[in-house]
Amino acid sequence: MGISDRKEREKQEMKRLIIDAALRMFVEDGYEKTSIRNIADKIEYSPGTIYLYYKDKDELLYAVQKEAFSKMLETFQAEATSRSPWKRLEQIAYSYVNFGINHPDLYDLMFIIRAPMNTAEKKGDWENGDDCFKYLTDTIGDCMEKGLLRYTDPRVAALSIWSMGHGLVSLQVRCRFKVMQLADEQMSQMINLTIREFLRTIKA
Amino acid sequence: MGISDRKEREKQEMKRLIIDAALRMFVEDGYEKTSIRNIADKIEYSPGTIYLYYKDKDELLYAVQKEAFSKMLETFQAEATSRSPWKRLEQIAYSYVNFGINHPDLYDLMFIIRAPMNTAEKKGDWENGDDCFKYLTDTIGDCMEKGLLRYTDPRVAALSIWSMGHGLVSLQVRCRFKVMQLADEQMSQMINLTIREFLRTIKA
DNA sequence: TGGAATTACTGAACACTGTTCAGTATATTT
DNA sequence: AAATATACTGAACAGTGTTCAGTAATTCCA
Repeated sequence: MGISDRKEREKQEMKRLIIDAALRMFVEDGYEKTSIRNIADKIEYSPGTIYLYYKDKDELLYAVQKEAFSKMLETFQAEATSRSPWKRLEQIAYSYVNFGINHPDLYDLMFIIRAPMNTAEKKGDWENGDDCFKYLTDTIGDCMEKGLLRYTDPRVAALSIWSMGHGLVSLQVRCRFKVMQLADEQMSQMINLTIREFLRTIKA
Repeated sequence: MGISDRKEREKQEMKRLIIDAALRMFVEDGYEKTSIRNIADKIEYSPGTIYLYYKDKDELLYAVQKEAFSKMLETFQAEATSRSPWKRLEQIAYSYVNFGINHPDLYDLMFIIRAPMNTAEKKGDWENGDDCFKYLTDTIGDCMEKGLLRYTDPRVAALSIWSMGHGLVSLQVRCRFKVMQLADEQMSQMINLTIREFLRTIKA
């Protein structure tokens, strides 16, 4: 049946149109200014139409989050390619933190905002972050196989490295490092220094 | 002048009434459900009245944030009292993470939500977190004086410890550890294990 | 090919949000 | 007692996510 195939294809294209518009608006105008109405305006449809393709805003955000994660994975695949597991781990660390600081609104969607996780909760599992997490855990696995890390449990290693990276990014993008009273430039340097120092301490 | 004194006192009492109501609603009903109208309802005033005491919602949240930080400081002063600098640092670490996980909505206001920082931005500085941060940095200073930490720069030490703690709490309260596919109980254990392991690695 | 059935979309409406402000009621001053 | 100053109200405005009766276009079937 060719017609229902086309219908299905058009439906997927419409979903694409919506999430592409949403993603662009997040990056260009910020998360806060991106409302259902604004997205609808941008793609020249009525607000109601969006609800024919996504059950609610949470579900739309879940789809955009997925998109953001695939962008992060691309970044990892471009910037963390060393054949040495340890160097690759270092590359991931810097890549992660830079991604967060350079794309604060995508980072919000991926790791800070509640909304998309409501959909994950309903679905029963959250798969959007799987590939990026695997990129990290695989590298950690490689490091530990060769005895390059001072951890005994790979899950503790993953939790530590991720939490350190996320802590640095999220406190920075949410302005909490203001308490340290450093100039912007100094603060950036300090963050990089902290990553370097952390990597040094976990190295076997 | 007795009357203007009383007026001033009444004004402060009204501000108290508002932030106390707001703080209670954050804890009891959650941040999301706490609107200006709901706060006004709770204290039995009209919504407009709140704007006679706080310029906008950001300013009100700034005041509530201050309150939350003083609650955290009280927790530190109750739970991190060891005379040994190293043990005190350990106590602060666990105290911080437990506070965040037990009071997620206050933690939001203190370290995650943007709104209160808009007021800090306008004021030019953010003082709400000063006392808690000082509690940490003083203890770090004590540790380093006695050569108990593997850090050379106390600012890097503070940044590292805080970021690790914040990373653990915020990824947990925002459900991102779902990617690890562990049961709730296991996840909590893993977080505690990670703190222990981190403290072990930074100890001289 | 023409009429019926299905599908896609609209936009007004609902209940909510933060915020403003003319109007009122109370308290203070003269 | 009258004039002034203060405190408060609540309707109104522009925005939000979401729903749904109504319309327009498309597809199906006789």
